[in-house]
Amino acid sequence: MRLAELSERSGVSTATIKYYLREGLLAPGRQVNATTADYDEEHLRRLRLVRALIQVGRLPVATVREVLGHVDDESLGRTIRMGAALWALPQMPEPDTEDAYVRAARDEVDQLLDTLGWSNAKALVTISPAYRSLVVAVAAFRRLGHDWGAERMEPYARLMHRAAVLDLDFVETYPSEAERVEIAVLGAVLAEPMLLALRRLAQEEESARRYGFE
Amino acid sequence: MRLAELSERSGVSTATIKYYLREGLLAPGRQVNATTADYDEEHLRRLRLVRALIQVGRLPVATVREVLGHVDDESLGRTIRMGAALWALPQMPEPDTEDAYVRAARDEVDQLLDTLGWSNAKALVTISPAYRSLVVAVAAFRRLGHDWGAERMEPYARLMHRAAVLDLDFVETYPSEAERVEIAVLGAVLAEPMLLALRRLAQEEESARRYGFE
DNA sequence: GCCGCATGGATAGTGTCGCTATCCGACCAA
DNA sequence: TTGGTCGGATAGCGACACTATCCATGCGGC
Repeated sequence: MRLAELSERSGVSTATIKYYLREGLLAPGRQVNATTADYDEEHLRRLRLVRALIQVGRLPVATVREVLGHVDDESLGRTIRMGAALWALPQMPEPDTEDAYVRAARDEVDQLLDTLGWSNAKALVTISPAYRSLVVAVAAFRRLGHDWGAERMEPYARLMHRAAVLDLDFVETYPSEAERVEIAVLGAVLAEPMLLALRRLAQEEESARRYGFE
Repeated sequence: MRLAELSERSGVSTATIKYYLREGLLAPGRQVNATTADYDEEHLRRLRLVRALIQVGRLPVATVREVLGHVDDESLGRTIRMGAALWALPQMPEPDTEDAYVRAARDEVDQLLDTLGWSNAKALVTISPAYRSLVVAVAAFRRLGHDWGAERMEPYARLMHRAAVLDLDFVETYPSEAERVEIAVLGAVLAEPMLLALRRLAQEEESARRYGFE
């Protein structure tokens, strides 16, 4: 498959494919001669993955490179490899630890983890980007005068835990390690807009049930 | 309160506040004389809201202006006003209706809504941005060869419906219409990173339970 | 009153990001 | 031979969220 055909079949312009090659998101094709390179189905598949991560998942190009680097790194063990890939995903900026709202938010989150009995998550507190994001979001609420305390978060946390169980069950249906890592990343990145869209749809449905269309 | 004090108390630089004033995200202060304007607590509150939407919610400046415009528009009725504010939130690009994957995704989503009995949501299908986002995400999965059909989405949809019930219950605890609209927007924008962070934490917890830290 | 610095408004510039347009020499098919 | 296509390199573009500079004003201290 030549560059033009790769472009045709993926719906991505040749200029953009060249850009991805330059950025290292896509392995170079097999060089046939000075003006021809040959691409295969694996290139097409990878290109579609890159597009999905960038366009649907809204990941920055540099992040995609990093995430895929971990996905491809067969020298790592399962947990490390998956963790590395997921933790490379975009993060909230580091919260200001001096900020009183941030400290209060951290306390709330810690209390939530205790209430839920998520002892494993507590052990990851210092390094998990998800913990940090949660703190930033709770701090933002508090700064605006709204009280998203541990007791308000708890029912949401239980719902998301059930979602996580569904996620992991699904990942386990894939036999190979490489597929599992990839599907975990896809689940993290592509399933997020899906979940949020489902929530909005559910809000619209529930709102119409309660108040009609007025 | 002068501009410098507003800057100090909000942690936002004066240059950035001036930028927001120019962009219409913040009402001008009361002009005292040619070189002094006076801002009050309401300005501070609005500024914090703007910052939260931009930094935590990652909304573009233009979108924040549009959303706040609807929030402030007291001429609209409850449902319209809230809907207008929520539908101004960032959307997926319009999916290509010619694309076979998109058509298949649309069928799956329609089937899901039937299965769930979300008849109200079905009535909004042609106009709801959430529906569109869902179709785009499902189409992206299909394009990568993964089958996120209606039956796989259903348990997630039921979880998100329960989240939506919690959301609306919470909104109802606010007495005034203006507060309700604002909290609905905050719930949509700020609670999203929170929910996603809870899901990632839950995945980490569940993963550690199943596989340990290896 | 007068000097000097802070203030607020206007305008132009900056850095990043994700492409996109152009150019060029090599090649291949007619 | 000639015209079109190919892949690689480089420079440019448009959007975005600020940010730096300039300037006339005016207030505060002496």
